[in-house]
This record gives sequence, structure tokens and C-alpha cells, in this order.
Amino acid sequence: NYHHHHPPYLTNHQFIPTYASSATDSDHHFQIPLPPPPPTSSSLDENDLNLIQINNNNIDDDEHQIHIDNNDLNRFSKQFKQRRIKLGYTQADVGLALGNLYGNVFSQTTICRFEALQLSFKNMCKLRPLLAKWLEDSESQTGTSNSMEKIAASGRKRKKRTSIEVSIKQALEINFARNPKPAAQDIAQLADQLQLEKEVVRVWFCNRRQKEKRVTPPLGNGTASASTNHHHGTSPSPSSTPTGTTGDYYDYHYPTHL
DNA sequence: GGTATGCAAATAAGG
DNA sequence: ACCTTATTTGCATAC
Repeated sequence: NYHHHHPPYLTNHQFIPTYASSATDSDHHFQIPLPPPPPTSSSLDENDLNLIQINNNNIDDDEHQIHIDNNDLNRFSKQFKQRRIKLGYTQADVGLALGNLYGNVFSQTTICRFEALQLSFKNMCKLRPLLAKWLEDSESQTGTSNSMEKIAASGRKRKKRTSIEVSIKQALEINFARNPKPAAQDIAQLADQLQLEKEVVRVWFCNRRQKEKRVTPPLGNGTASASTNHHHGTSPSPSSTPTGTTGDYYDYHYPTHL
């Protein structure tokens, strides 16, 4: 199965707080971890119109690029929302529409976050083309005929999120306490016992372990600890922009230790 | 009734 | 086939 091409994503995490300097509106600032997306080298893939190419060579004037892109994204999301509303669609509608247009549906939540610029830069760039196309299609439809072309859905659809009952979670927790790393067989048995898919249980343990690491003392020095992080000019570290005024935000995506 | 959000499933990518 | 770390999404439910 998986003809899932993996775009050349980069995993950069360099937050560059950007202000929507055009004080026209009230908000928007969010962190931009990644550089530009534009140059789409569509040479082999006609399926992935959502690739993100990154040409990073000089970090010198690259900052400019980043800011430009940042603003660009800011502008787009704002416009998108505006037009979406004008067309009379809700966030949920859009998410659904994207489903029968590209194959992969998106939740109201995701659309909401896109509009609010609350996704990672990379994620924003990935979604932008899709949303842009939807907008284009929807608007053109008013008036003349239009082609509802389906862009080959990139095959695999995301699994529906499983909601695990509280009682079941408790049972899992107990097992986790007993053994945080059960063997395949144990998982199978537990899954059977709890009436869950084996995969769901396996993933649950994976996620649980991750959580454990986040919650437990990351570093080995028992004591100390006051200033959460900093020092050692070595690590760029995700700067947090303490902007109390407007209530900024930035992806707080979890720890980044080493 | 749409929209935000917290918590956390599901996925991606390198072992 | 399964783990880990890093991320992307999305139930659920509070605004």
C-alpha cells in the first residue's frame, strides 16, 4: 500500500516571532519555524501540489524571506476566512468539502486553526494550497459552470480518532503502571480484554510513554531548577515570546530537550 | 449553532 | 513488526 510520498520536509524549529505590523487588525503573531515554500519543483509528482521546497543557504537575508512568507500567510488566512464567510460556509463545511475534493477531510478544528494561524508554519504551508483551491472553486462556481475536479486523493485516509472511554483508560493506566512497555502478546491480550483494536492499544502505550517523559523530570539533576530553560548559547531553543498584552501564542509544542 | 481549545489519538520518519 | 521522537489532526466540550 503506501505510495505515500514524503515531501522533503524539514524539521526546523526556529521561532521567529512575526508581528502583523500592519496594525490593521487586532491579532496575529505566531511563530514561524520554517522558511519559504514557493518553488514547487513539480517534476515527478503531479499529486503533491502541496510540497514545500526549502532553499536555505544564507541565513543572512533569509530572515527577510521568512518574514515575507509569514506575512503572506497572515494575509492569506485572513482573506480566506473573510471570503469563506462571504460564501456562507462554516469551518466544518470547508473541512468536509476538502474531503470530497481531495480525498482527505479535515475537521472544523483544523480549519479553525488554520484561520487563526495556530498551526506550525510547515503545516500552514501544506494546507494553504488545498484551501486556496477550494476557495477558488467555490467562488468560481457562482455564475458559470465549473469543473469539480477531484485531485487524486493521496490515497490513505486518516483513521478516525478513537475515543477511549474513561473506564477503559483507567484500565490501561493500571496496566501501564504495572508495565509501561508490554510485549506484543500482552498488548494483544489486553486489547482483546478491553475490546479495543490491538493497534489502538499499542499506540496508546506509545503515547502514554511520551507523556510520561514530558511529565517526568527531563533532566537528571534532582535538584536545582528554577529557571526552566536557557543558558548555554548553544541551543537556539524555542524562544517564547512573552507578550502579555495581546495574548500571543506560539506553538507550545512540548519540550525540546536533547 | 458556529467557533475556540485542551488533551491525546494517529502519523511521519529514522532506527 | 515495534520503538522513539516530533507533529499533525480531531473528539469533546467549553465559549
